Amino acid sequence: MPSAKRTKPMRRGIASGSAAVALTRQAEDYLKTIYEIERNGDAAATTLIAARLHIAPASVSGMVRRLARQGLVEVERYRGARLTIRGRRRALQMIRRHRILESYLVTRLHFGWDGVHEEAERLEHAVSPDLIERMAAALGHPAVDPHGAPIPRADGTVDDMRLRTVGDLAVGRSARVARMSDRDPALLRYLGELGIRPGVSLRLVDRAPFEGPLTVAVGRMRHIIGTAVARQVYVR
Amino acid sequence: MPSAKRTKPMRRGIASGSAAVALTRQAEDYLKTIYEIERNGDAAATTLIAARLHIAPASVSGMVRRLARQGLVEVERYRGARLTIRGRRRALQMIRRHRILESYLVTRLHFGWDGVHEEAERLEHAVSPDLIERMAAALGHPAVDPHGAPIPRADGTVDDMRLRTVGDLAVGRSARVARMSDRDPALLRYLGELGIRPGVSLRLVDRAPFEGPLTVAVGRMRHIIGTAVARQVYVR
DNA sequence: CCAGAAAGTTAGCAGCTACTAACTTTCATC
DNA sequence: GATGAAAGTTAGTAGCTGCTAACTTTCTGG
Repeated sequence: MPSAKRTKPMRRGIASGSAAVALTRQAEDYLKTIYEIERNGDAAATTLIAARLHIAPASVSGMVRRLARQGLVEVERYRGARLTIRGRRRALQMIRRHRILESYLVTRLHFGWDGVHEEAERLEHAVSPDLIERMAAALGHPAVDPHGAPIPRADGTVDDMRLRTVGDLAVGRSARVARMSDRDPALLRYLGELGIRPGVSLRLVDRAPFEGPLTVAVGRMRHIIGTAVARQVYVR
Repeated sequence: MPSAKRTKPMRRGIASGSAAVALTRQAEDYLKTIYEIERNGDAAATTLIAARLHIAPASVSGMVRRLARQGLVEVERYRGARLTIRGRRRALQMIRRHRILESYLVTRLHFGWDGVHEEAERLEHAVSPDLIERMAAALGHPAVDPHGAPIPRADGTVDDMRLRTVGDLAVGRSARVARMSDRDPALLRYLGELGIRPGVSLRLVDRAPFEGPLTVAVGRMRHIIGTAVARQVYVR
């Protein structure tokens, strides 16, 4: 079952040119997490990485050091981590895998959009590039996943524009739902019940004072949603 | 990305009733390997496990002890390991996953039958039972995989009868190819070129003396194959 | 039966990834 | 600018999985 080529320590000065080095599941998750945090501009803070991965901050320091040793991140002590070019390439590869997997599972194996995330999360570390490209081809190379998130291209580029959320909408304004987080199945189910999914149009009818709940119109239904929910629904 | 429930040591006296405990990739591979070795009747010898997994015998002793601690194998010191009921169930679950994955990849994603093994080998540790059952359903619950190997049922039973190989055939006898090993892509490609695959009929035309090469007729072609190859092709 | 070979085990080491506890640095606020 | 809180790091521990080296047990063939 292994076909295992011993993965020896195999140190090198410049940490190998570019040919995707074998990384552990964990290392790949760190890279993805750092990528997502970094999208907000700043270096990824230890505590944020720890919180997203549900591990202790102390554990992050160690792993980040290992990633730095492999040339995947740059660290400034007490200041957080940033992906290197190679790190970013790898992070985007994982995200591409994740989103293609989600798309495939939803359209070809009838997974619910609220349940795919977890499955894709495990599979993304096990699939070969060949399999991913076969899935992408079978799907006709989709540009977005079932949650509306853009799928990075095989060459490592993405169109990942920053979108407004329902929470940013001015009262009375309409917008089309573009995307929502895939992380929380319960939230997705809830939104699904309200008819809120990528593609539908909605209008912000009212906003209670002091960061209070919002009233949105979807079709001819009205729903009252909390601000936390409103922040998870991206519109265009 | 983790949705990680901390996997605490969590010791128990009887090692949990039956609800599939989380195992590492390695542990799962050991179970599969032991299962396959045990099919020959004897307890699985340390050296054999080591050879199949391409690791040192010393490493096997340690892992086998851990598997025993978890109630998955029984060990008699210096005598080898045997699967417990739970261990066997788990091994068969992995084999089911592997074979359904191979079937799915070949029929739905156009993988060559010589290349699927490795992909399935990685995926089998990452797929959920739900995904496997969806794939099985999509394929119409096949009984055998693309190499002719029987797919264990979801309830953990298999019809795994011992078959003769081409090497066992008497000169002049015909038989239908039932199955072949999925392990060696080069061998599979070679057999494919000879037109030898599950379902085709062949006849043993001649057998050179002293364990020498065999001449087989496939359709109206004749091929001379070595005994090592002949032992890998199962017939019925 | 007994000696050498083969098989198997233990001991000690290393790297990974996580933990807690204790310490250091940085930040925010007065 | 000092100071306490927050953030981050190090040190030490633990389990997993692999390794090699050295030792023990079992087998095999004279």
